[in-house]
Amino acid sequence: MEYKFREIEKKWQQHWNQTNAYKVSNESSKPKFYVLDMFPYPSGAGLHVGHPLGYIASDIFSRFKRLKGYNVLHPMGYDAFGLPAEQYAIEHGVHPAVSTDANIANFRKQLDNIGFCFDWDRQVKTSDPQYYKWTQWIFLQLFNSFFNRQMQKAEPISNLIASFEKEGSSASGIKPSAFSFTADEWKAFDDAAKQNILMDYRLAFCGYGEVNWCEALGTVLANDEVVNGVSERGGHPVVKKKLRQWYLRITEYADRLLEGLERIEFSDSMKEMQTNWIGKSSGAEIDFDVKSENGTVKSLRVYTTRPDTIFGVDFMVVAPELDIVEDMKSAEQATAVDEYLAYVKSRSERERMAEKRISGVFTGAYAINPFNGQEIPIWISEYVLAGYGTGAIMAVPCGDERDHKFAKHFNIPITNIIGKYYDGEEANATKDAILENSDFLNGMLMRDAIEVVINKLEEKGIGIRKTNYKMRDAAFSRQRYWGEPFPIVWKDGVAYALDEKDLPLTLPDVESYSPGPEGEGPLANIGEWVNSYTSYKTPSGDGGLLETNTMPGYAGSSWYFLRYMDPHNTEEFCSRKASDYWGQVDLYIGGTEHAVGHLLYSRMWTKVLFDLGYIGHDEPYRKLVNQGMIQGSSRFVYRLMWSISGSADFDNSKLCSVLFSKGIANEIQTDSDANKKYKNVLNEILRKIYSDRKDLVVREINISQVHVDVNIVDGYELDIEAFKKWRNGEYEDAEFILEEDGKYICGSEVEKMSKSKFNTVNPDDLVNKYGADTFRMYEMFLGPVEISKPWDTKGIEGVHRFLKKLWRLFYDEVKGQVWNDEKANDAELKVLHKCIKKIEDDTERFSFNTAVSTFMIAVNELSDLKCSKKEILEQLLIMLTPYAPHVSEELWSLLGNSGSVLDATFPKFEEKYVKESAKAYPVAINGKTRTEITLALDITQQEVEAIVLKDEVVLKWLDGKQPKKVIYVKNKMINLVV
RNA sequence: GCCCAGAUGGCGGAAUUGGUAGACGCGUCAGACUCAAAAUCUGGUAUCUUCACGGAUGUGCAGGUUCGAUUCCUGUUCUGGGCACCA
Repeated sequence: MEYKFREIEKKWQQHWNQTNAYKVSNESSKPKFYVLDMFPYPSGAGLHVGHPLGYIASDIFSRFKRLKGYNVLHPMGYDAFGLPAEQYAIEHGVHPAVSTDANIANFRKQLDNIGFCFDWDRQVKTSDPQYYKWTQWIFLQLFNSFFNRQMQKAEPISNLIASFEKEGSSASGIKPSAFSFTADEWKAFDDAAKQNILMDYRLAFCGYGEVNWCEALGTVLANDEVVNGVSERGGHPVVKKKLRQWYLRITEYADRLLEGLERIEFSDSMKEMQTNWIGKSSGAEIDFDVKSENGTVKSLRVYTTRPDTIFGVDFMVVAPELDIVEDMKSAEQATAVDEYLAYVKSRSERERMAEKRISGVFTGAYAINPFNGQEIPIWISEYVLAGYGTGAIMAVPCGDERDHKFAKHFNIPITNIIGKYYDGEEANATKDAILENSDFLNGMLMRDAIEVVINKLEEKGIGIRKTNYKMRDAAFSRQRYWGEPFPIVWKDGVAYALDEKDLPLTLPDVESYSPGPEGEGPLANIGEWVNSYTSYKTPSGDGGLLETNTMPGYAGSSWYFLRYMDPHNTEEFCSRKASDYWGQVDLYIGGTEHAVGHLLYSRMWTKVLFDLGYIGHDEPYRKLVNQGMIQGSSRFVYRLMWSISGSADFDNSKLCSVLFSKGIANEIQTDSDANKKYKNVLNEILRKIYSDRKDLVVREINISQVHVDVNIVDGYELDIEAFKKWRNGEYEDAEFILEEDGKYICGSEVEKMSKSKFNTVNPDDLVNKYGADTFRMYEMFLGPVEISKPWDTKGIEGVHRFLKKLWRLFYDEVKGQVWNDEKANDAELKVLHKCIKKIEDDTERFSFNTAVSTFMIAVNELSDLKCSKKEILEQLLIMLTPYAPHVSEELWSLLGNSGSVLDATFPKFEEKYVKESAKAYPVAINGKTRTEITLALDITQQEVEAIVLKDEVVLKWLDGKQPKKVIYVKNKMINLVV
C-alpha cells in the first residue's frame, strides 16, 4: 500500500467540505482565537508560490490552536477594488466586476488546492455593494465626527456645533483654525458658512491636493504609473496639478497611534517604521520679517527643531510651490525663479527627495533675524517640501549636512556657532557644543539653549513652541471608476452626507473608463448618475450633484477584519456582540510592504469606531508577524545579436537565433581567442543558411541576455527541447552553442517574482506533482517565514521523501500494514516527547522551518528504531496535522479512529521521558574546543576541575602549565584559561 | 536621499538567553539492491594542510568588548522592502 497523495488529498478535501469541518461559530464555550491573513488583491496573474507562504503559516497556526482547544476564526476574502482591474477594462473593454470575479474564481481554485481551513461562509469582497454599503457608512461616521483634543477622541460633529453655539470658535478642546467667531456670529451664519467651518474639523474632509496630471492622457496617474517623470504608458510628460480631494484627518490621531504601539506585539522594526512615519518632533515656529522688493510679503514662518541655532542661520529655504514665492521674487531674480518653478513642477516628490544634485534659486528677498536684525537671503530649493512643517526652513550650514552642501554649492558664507565642533568640511548636528557667535546665547550648552530661545520667542511674541508631525493627512480620493462611491452630494459648493437609509450608493455601469473633464473621475461623465439625487433634500435646498471621486484602495481594507466576525449582518457593519466576542485579531500575518499604509489606516479607523462606541477595542491587531517575500530566481539565455558585414541585400528573416551557453558567452566576452574561434563557428552557421553567399561574414559578436522561463530549466541546465517549443516555437530553429559536456547552462539572478521575468512558479503544478501536504511543508521548510528568500523548487523532493518515509512507518509496499498495538519502550517515548516539546515550541514561535526538521528527525529516529507502534505514531499524526492535514487525516482514519484528526487533542509533553543524567561537555582551552568529556549533570565545580585536569587531551594542551581559571557552565561547556 | 531589514558550506538554512558553527533538507561522491533503470537503503561531504593522528582557518568587510561572539558595540559594503494614488 503506497502513499497515493492525489487520491488522499481529494478525498479528504471533499470530506471536510461535506462535513463543514471548517465552519466557525460565534457561539462557543472554548476560548477564541482570531488568525488573519492580509487582505489579498485578486490579481489577474493568479497565485505564484510566493503568495501562499503567509497563508500556509496562518493555516498551520490556526489548526494548531484548534488542536489546543480554541475556537479559531480564520477567514479569507478579497480586496477587490483597484487600479489593475480598471486598467484592464480600459485596455480590453471588460467590466472590472467581470474580470475581478474571474480572478477571484481562479484565486479560490488555487487556494482550495492547497487545503486551507478557511471558513468560506464568511468570505467578503470589497466591491460587493453589501460590503461597501458599510464602508460608506463608516465614511459617514468619519465625515460626521471631529477630534476633541481635550478628550483625545472622536466625537459626533453635533457636539462641536453645540460648543460653537455656546462659545464660538474659542470652544475648548478643538484644534486651532483660521476661523474666528463668537457664538452669536456662529448662529447668524448661513448653512454654507457653517458647513465651510465644520469641514475644517471633520475627520473625513475635503481639501485641495496635488496629483500627477498627464495632459496627453488627460488623466491623473498613480505614482506607480509615473516612471522618471513621464507616464509609464506612452512616456508623456507628467506635471503636478491641484485638485479637490478628500482626506482623512489621521494627523489628529498621531499621538494615539504612537501610544497604541506600546500595547501591541509588532516587531521593533515595524514599530520604528510607523514611529518614523508619524515623525513626531518638538521645536518652534518662528516668524521672520521679510524684506522684499514689492513688500507684499511681510513675514516668513519657519519650523525648526533647533531654535538654539538661530544665530547660525545663513539662509532660508522655502518650498518652491508655496504661493509666497511669487510675491517675494525680485525683478532681477524673476526669470531664474520662474524657470526653477517650472522645473520643480515636473518633479515628483520622490525624485526631489532622492536628488543628490543640489539645486535652488535665490528669490531676491531677505528675512530679518529677529534677534540681531541681520539680513538673511531667502532661497527656494526642491529639497524643502511644502507639506512638512511650514514649508520653509532656516538653514544652519554648520549644523545640518544638507544645508551645508547647499551653502558650499552656492558659496554662501557659513557662520560657525559651534567652535571646534565644526571643521569647515562637514556639518555637525551636535547638541553638545558651547555656543559661539550667538549673541545672548554665547557660552551656553546647545541642548540647554533650545529652551531659552523658545521662551524668549514666546516672550517677544515672534514664535511659539510647536510639536510637529511628519505624517500628513491621508489623501482619501481617487479620480477613478473602480472604487467605492462617496455618499456625498454637492449643493452650491457644500458637501452634504447622504442619509444612511440611502446606502449603499451603488457604482453605476459606465460605457467608458476614460476620465472626466479637468481630471475628474470617469463618474463625472455619467450625467444621469451624477444628477440622480436631484430630488435629494439638503439643508440648503433640494437637489445637488453626486461626488464623482471614488475611495482609494485602502478604504475597504481598513475595516474588513470586523466584517469577518459578522459577515451577513444587514443591520450593522458588525454587531457589538460579535466584535466583543472575537475582539482583536490575535495573529495577523502579512508582508512589511503594508508597514505604513494599511497598518496605520486600519489602526486609525479602529480607533474612530472605538471612540464612537461601535466596538470595544481600539487596536485591531494584537500581534503581527511579517512574512518575507519569496523572490524569483530568474534564468537567462545568451542570444546573439547578428551583426553581418558584406552586401546588405540578404534576407534578414532567414537568420536563426543563436544561443550561447553561459560559459561560452563569458569566454567570448573576456577572451579574444575564444571570440575569434566562435566567429568562425558563426560563419559556418551563416554558410549553412546562405550557401551561395560567401561574402557574408560575422562582423562582431554582440550578446544580449534574455529571460527564459524557469520552468524549462532544471537547476541551471536548459531543457533544449522544451525551449524550442517555448513561446509558440519562437526558438524552433535556434542553434545552440553548448558547454564542453554538451549542456546548455543558463545565467541566473534573484529578482522580484513576476510574469514578465518568466520566473514565476505556479503552486498548482507543484501540488499536482507532489501533493498539497508536500507543498505546504516545503514552503515552510524553505526558511524562517519572516525572511525573504529566493524560490528554488529543487529541495521539494526531500520533503516529499519525508512524507513517504512517514507512510512507510504505517504501511509497507510489500508487507502491507506494519503499524501495531505493541507497547512503546523508553527510547521510543523519548523520541516522541522530544518531538512534542520542539514542535510545540517552534509552532508557538512561528519557527515552522525548524518544526519541519523536527518531524524529519523524529521519523528518521523512529525508522532507525523500527518503531511502528500505534501508541507513538498516533501522537505524531496529531502534531503533524497542522502541517500536513491530508496525510494525517488518512493515517489517523486507517489507525481505526472514528472522529477527525482536526479535532484531536495536541499531545502533552512529559519531562520524565526525556530526562538525561549526563552530558558530553565540550572542553575548550582558551576558548578553542579541544575535546569532549561526559559528566554527570549534578557534578560540582571542584569535581569538574579534578576530572578535567586528569584528561589526556587537556594535559597535552596545558603543556605543564596551571590553568588560571576553569570556567564551568552547567549544561553548556567547560573552558580553561591558561 | 530618508526609514527598515538581511548577509553563515556548492544551495535553502540550524545554532531559542554570549557557550561544541554548519541540525534538517537539497546537491554531490562512494557503496548495497537490480539484467538495467527508477525507487529504496548505508556511509562520506566547510576550506586549507597532513599517509594518518592531528593542525590551521572560517558566519559580508574592518575594528572593539569578553575566559568565550553567527549572537553585543562602532564603522563600512552589498542586496531586498517602503517613502504617502500599486495593493
